[in-house]
Amino acid sequence: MQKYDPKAIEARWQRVWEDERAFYVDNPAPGEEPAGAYYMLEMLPYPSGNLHMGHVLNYTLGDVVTHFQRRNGKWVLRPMGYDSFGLPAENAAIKEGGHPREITERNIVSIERQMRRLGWAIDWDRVIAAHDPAYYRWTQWLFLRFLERDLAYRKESPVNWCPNDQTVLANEQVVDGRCDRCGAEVEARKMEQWFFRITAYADALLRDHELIDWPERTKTIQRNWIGRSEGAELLFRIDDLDVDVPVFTTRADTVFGATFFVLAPEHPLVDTMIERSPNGAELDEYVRKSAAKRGEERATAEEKTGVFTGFFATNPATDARIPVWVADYVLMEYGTGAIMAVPGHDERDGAFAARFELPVKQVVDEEQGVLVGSAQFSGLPVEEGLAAIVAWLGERGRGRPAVSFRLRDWGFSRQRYWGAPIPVVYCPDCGIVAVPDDELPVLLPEVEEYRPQGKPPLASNEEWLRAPCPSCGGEGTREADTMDTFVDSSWYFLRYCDPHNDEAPFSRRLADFWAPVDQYIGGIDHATGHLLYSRFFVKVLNELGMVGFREPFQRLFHQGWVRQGGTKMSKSRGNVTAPDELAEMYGADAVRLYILFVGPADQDMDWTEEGIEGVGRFLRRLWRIVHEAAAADGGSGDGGPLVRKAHETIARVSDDIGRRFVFNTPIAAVMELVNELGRDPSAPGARFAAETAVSLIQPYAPHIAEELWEALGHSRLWEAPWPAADEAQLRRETFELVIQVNGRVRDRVQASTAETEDELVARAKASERVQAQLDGREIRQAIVVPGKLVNLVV
RNA sequence: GCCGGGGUGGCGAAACUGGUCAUACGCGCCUGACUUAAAAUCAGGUGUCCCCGCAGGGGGCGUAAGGGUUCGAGUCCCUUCCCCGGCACCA
Repeated sequence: MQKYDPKAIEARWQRVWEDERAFYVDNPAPGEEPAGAYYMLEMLPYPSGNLHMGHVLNYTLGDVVTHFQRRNGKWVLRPMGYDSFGLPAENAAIKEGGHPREITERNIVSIERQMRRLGWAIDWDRVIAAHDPAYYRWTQWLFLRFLERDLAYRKESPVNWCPNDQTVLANEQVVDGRCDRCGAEVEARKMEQWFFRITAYADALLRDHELIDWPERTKTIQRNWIGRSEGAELLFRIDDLDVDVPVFTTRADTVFGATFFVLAPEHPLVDTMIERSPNGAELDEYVRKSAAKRGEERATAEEKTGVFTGFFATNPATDARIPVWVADYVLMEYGTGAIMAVPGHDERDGAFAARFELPVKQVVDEEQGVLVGSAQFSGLPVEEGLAAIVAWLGERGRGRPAVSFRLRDWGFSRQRYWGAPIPVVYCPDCGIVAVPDDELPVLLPEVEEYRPQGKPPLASNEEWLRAPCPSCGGEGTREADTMDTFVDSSWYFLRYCDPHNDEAPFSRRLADFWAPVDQYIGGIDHATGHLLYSRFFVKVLNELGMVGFREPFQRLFHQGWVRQGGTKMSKSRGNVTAPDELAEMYGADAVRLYILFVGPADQDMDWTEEGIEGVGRFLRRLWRIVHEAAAADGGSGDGGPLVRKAHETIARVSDDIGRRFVFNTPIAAVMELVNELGRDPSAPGARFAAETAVSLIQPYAPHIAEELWEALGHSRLWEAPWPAADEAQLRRETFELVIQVNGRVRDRVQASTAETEDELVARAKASERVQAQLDGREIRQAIVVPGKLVNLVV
């Protein structure tokens, strides 16, 4: 027996797999699509540095599933790619001082080397990278389809501006008022931006949750983010301005209690009011001050602030003239940017009324749950009253049922260099003109300075910027903003299905064959970003007839965070442990095994190298014991304890991976089997037990498994069918009967599975130890759990 | 504040649908074997308190705290405490 030398055998098998193209999968020919396609996918990495243990967890998980499904007869697609555009890669380049393309491509080479070192079963023929013109050509092409359908549009809007990264951020990229990437405080600015009309799909995004098998908490996060509220839109008239101002409310039942009216400082009417109001100057100052405040500051302000505008609105229910205020507790982003204030029944309005001594009117008897002081509606239960009031206001043309969402349209233009150019030309005569499909890709131009300077870097290349209008041929200007990299990652899973297609982003046949993704694995931090955007994209592609499904990811699993010293592991924090170094020290198999053995995969963990020695020890033991069992060959051992243990282990491991989707306990189960085998490697059934252990550990530790499989006289374990537990071998003739008295275990005896309940009870009563416990007391009841226990109640 | 998830040995964690003295598997630690020695390896031990002089065995208490349901609760219900995550002036 040779010494276990992980480095040598890992290199050997990685070469064999590559030579034999073991994990490459061909696309089926038209009409020959087989059943049993399985699409396994993990979120693709940003090539912003090297891999860390979080990646190792993510991709090893996917690898175990890949091997398991392959060996269960599935035709498994398991591709890999790089989210190589965008801020993470660009910031890495800025830090290292090179061109983003050079740095990114260097990182990709390094990451691929690390991935290969860990032995992941990846189809390397399907690799894609967002920054590859052959890829972003189709990102641009898809953008044009959205543009045609008016699902991409441009408008001036207040945006989140990161003063450090010098770019606009999506709402999803602002966390607690700070830039998700660099932590700088985000400012509010008004700019022309590109948006995707994801709000048009808000209902579909909610409804189709029922089509997918996702963690409930992820769906909840998305549901909260979309924030659907049912209510009504009511019109309040401001006579002096001759306008009807709509408000959204979920509490139309309280309209009789609306004693004042509030506009957000950003509300379009406020400008007019500043001009015409006697206290316009004060109003103006207030608006300016709130604009300077960050959202967070506004939200946490202890006291409500506001200014009376001098105008009055008419309550459509009472016809009362109520004062119009401007206050920053009303948000322009939600509803209509204006509210009817009901201080009697809304905490915030109440606080505002108290501060500025505004009238308060009770219109709901909270105890009885009925309306009061609401004219003909008084006495009605709240729900009934609400419906009646909306109907009544509807008849008078002052209201209608309405639904409001928290979700905003997705702003995807970025004033940055490292992204896909947005393929449009601005023409003085024709306006926004799409670059024709056959002129794609609009290549990312070279620029003198790609670092952000406050204006889009692309605009500095004037030669590139000037372009003829595709429509009239006149002089036009290219769009200098680039796309958010979340656009790239909203459809990459479809490109993997057909990665070399140069006539379309992908063929519908191949997309429908492989997708939707059967099992997706990635961080929950993408719940309101990537995971929402991809769903939106697929819904649009479905309507365009490009795919036959409405959801991209059928099953979703979130791996936990790998932390170090309590902080999230990431390149930017510099607290990384290089996986390839660990693989050099302990072997890739040990690293893979350890990251999954250390705890449940969906649970956060604090990274520690303590314990990796333990799985190293296990692998060396496995090596020795399997060799001993192979040499000794103790016979079949059918029906014996070792063979039964092996079958039990098969059943446990298969159920854990296949049904429960847990990955730490199967390792423990195989360890148990090896421990039992190790007690006597020449015992009857030892060979079968050894083969079983090797076969079951293969998804986790594929290199050593192949080597040992050979030592056992076989070849190509990666292609061998997954073992099946034999029911006959699992069946027991005897079992250990647990005897309890009043629920406490007092004895155990061997009993036959054939015995009747009465016989088992008789056995229990016969036990000496039970007799001692009973001490002459009378047995009132006997509970029998067949095959397990008898409980005597005295 | 609201909505999730969780609290089990010195540590990472098992116990999947209430049913094998809870703590599998691994780490750490202790003892022994091998060795000149160490490492490695192998064998054994390792919740806690108490009792029987020892060997060996017996018993009580133990899954954040308290209560409940049940023949039987880590698992179900109620109350409280603590930790983690998401949302939060959303009208």
